[in-house]
Amino acid sequence: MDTQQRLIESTRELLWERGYVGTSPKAIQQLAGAGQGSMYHHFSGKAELALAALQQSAEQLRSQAEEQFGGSGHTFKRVSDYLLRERDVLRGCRIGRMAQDPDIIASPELREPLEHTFAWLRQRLETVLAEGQARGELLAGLNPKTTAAMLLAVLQGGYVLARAANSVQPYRDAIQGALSLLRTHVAEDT
Amino acid sequence: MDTQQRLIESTRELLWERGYVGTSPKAIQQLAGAGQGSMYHHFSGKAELALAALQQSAEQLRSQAEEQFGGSGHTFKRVSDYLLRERDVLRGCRIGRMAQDPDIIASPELREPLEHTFAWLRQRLETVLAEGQARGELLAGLNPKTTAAMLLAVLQGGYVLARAANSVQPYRDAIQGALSLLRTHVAEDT
DNA sequence: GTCTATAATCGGATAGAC
DNA sequence: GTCTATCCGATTATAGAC
Repeated sequence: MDTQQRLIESTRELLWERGYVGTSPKAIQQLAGAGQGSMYHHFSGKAELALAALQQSAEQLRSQAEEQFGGSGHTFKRVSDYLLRERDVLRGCRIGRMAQDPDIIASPELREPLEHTFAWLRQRLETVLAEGQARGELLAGLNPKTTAAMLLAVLQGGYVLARAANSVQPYRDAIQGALSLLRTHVAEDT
Repeated sequence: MDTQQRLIESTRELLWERGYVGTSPKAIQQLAGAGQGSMYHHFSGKAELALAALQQSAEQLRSQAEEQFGGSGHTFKRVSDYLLRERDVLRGCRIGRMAQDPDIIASPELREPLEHTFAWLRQRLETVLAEGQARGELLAGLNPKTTAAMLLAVLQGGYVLARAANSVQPYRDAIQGALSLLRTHVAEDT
């Protein structure tokens, strides 16, 4: 991995761990094993580095989600596979985490990857649910759009509850609660 | 309001807006209109101020929640009143927000108000749901504990989605999605 | 491309006068 | 109780040598 990519990787880790406000250029350089001059040669500063890091994290998140959404099983299984996928719960979401950072939210450029990522996820999940209804796998009473928004919120909120409790239990309970309710809308359920 | 309380109020606002890492003693002093000496007379430093601020915010949050939970209407109404209560969505939750702050989570003392608040909320909501089942207002198939965890997660996650989108819409959709699903478990529903 | 030097400002506090 | 002075390291760069 070249210096430029190492700087981006270091930024990705530090943004995840410490947030934008809590991440200094110096810390990024040290983690990447690069000097000041090197960093400022490749990037104009902290903001440009963060943008590159967020774009890579967003792309990673989308491609991971597509692994479950694009599956071929029953709609309920595709959704529950996504919700139950192994995650580093106590570390939280690399993208959702940034929503609390005032400097990220205040900058249209830095907020864009967040907005785009969640809009894509919601739309993708909505499509999965709507296709499930069209195939007769899910009851028609379900609203695909609000259900998709709810499921994403349960994930993001689950991270918050888990970190507050320093335990994955509240996260698991929240996912379980959502899946139990969704389960009652599966068609031809005995 | 005396100087000590003004310092706590200022800390509460800045923690909400900027988080712990992003809040400096100097900023607290300026917002409170107090000098350095004054602040360090009343508090040992930033951590002690933050603890006092978090404790007051936690108490406020619990008392506000109790306004809906302690209501006398139908269980579904009490729950939906809580979820639909007017909130400063784009600012987020004063307590949940801190779960992303590494220095808060790393400190058992500072994390305690978060853990306690969400544990109380979950338990309180669980009790409301269980009582609703006992009264025959909610179907027995609902698991009060995981449902309570899910509803709290939807709220906290809704804040995250709203800030990422710079719009309350995803928050509203998520709440709506959760309430629609819960609605199907109300007893004697025509 | 990478290095070192320099710099203005901030962060988080201590000390002692009033 | 509050004020001012002082401190030392961190932050976020810029400049110029190599």
